[in-house]
Amino acid sequence: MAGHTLNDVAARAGVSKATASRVLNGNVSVAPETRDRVLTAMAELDYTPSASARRLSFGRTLTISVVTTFLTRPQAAERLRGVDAVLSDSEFDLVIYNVESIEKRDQYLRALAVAQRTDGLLVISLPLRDVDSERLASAAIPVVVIDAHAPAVEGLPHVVGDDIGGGEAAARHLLELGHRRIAFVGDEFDNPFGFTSSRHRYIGYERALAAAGLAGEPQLVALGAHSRYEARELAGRLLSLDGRPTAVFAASDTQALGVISAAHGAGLRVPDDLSVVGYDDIEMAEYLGLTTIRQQLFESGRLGAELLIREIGSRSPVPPSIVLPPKVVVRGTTAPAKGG
Amino acid sequence: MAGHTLNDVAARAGVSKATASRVLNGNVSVAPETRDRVLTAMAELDYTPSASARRLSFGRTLTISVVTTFLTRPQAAERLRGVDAVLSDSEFDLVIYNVESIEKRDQYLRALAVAQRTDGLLVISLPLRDVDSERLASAAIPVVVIDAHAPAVEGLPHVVGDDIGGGEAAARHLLELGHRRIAFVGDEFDNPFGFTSSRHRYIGYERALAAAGLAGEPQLVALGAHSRYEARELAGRLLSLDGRPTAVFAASDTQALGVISAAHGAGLRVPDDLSVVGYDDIEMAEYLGLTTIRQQLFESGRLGAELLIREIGSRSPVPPSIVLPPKVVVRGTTAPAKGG
DNA sequence: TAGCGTGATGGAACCGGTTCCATGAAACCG
DNA sequence: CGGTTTCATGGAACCGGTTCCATCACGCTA
Repeated sequence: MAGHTLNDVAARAGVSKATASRVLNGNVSVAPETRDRVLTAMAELDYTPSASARRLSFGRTLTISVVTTFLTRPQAAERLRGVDAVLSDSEFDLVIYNVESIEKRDQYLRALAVAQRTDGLLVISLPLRDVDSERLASAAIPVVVIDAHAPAVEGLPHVVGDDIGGGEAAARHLLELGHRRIAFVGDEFDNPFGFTSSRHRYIGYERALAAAGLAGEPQLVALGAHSRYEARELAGRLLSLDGRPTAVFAASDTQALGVISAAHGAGLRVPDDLSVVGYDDIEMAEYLGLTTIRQQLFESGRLGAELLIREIGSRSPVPPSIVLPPKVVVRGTTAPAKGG
Repeated sequence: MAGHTLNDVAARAGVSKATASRVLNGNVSVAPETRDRVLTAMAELDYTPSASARRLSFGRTLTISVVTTFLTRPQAAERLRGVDAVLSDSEFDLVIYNVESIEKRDQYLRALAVAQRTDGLLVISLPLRDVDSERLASAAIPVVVIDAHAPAVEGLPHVVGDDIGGGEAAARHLLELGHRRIAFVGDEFDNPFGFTSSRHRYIGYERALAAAGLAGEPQLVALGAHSRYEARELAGRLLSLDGRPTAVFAASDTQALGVISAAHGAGLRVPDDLSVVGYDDIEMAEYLGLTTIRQQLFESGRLGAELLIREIGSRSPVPPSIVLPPKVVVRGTTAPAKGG
């Protein structure tokens, strides 16, 4: 049985608990011969130190907590991989709090942002209200936010994808192909959780259009719930307009799929009759050959975790901000505008 | 600052630490008036108990660890959701150890299956060698295995999908549609990690064929690495056979996609000229209308976590075994055999 | 050779809770 | 009304480590 304590080890090796502890931690000086005796005793007893005891006297929890919705938003899993890649080589354990409702989010954020419980908090893909951000910014432990754009996130260390830049790049790609009537399909700007990515991608889209000297055409912008079916509906209406768009930028791949299916329903070929750009580069995008914007998901997790560990070491006076540029992945759903 | 301890609370409330602790835990009797004083003091000091201290004196870590590859095998994330659903309503925290290499797996399994560190261990979608299972079965803490079929898993509490039954159901579905030349595309039976699902699905497939009085035809069985591209290669060869199959059962949806793409490459229409059944029901399957076999992923996580908590309460003499029946999801890639 | 610095080690306090045991007061019994 | 049970509470030990401080032996230098 593994019920042995450091006391047992010390007794068996004929040394004091203090010395045994020194051997365990390996840093301070212990006579080589003594060290061997202790190590032997540990091996013989199949000793494992108690994590709880160590944490208590160490005064740190050696734990990093992640609050996320990694289950409902698949991208979060990839971000988590990046986090894990950093933590598995560190002394920290990774504790997960999954959030699938707004109440849970509030509950966790409140309970966790407290020393005694974890050494650092990583909030991934959860939109924060200003009050949340403020509370987190003044929390006893460092908090790093990954992929959330609430205004007040400025007060917290964060890693975000450049949604505006991404939207701009998507629209520019279409413009460069000669398209002039470019529609946008995205989420309702007000949504219960408060996700802002769709709005930001829209801003980028509009900016690129403006830079190309095109006035915004409100009838080319269709917003609705975040689902493929809803997007198909919306796109169906866009495609039956008089001056129908020759290209659509969808705020997510999921919605882009809906757009494509609306195009097929309307007898249009993609990309010949309609170009479509998505966002996210989900797994399906590669399979279907969807042109899309890829975020650096793994990187965001990795950088966020590194940032957090650094902040745990010593908190920076001004919260660092890392913005990851997204990348246009050109596949088969975009083509030059006809007769452009 | 949240640097207050139970001592501070006790002092402020004018009671002893013992009484304050009793209030904190709420179980034993404390005079209502005293309780109020203590609660007030806690609120005023914004007191949070130290998790480490509590764990130490409690003698339990209040932690459940999950070892999995949730990042490379997306299904694991859904299983994790089931686990989380149970744990978030319990006193346990969920600690994740992600495994992307065999060495890591061994390292974690060895380090974790030890009291001092966690109260229970959940191993998800990791094939175990017999030595591993044996070691885990005699570990100091309860271990529950989800989705792993190593023979010795019998010695451990486990939750598994019925891969044999699933394979059988898939083949039977095709048989009922009148198909007689049914091919199988799956993983090499020997693979580095030791996954056995493909082999079991094959066994079920063969069993259904035998029950229908069909002899196994070795040339209709194609095995290779687990990838869409490899599956396309393999299927390409199958489809150029003299007596080419009219249906293919693929051991995974990923491979089914490869099969479909081979069919298109060979100028065959699905399902008119070739029926295809996959396995897993990944997200893409619904979008593409793939007929497939769905495992109860969320359920497996939920049941596994419940089982583990029960085992932590008191270990059952004979390890419980839960087998979840998979379900045939009929969509658009299967059709009656022509002239069947 | 005396004086002092250095390195290895032990004793004890401490981290912040939980819980056993003892105490004293109040309530209940015959 | 005395004796006993019950209940609220405090004191102290304990969970299993870490670390400060003191001690002691040794070797170096003057």
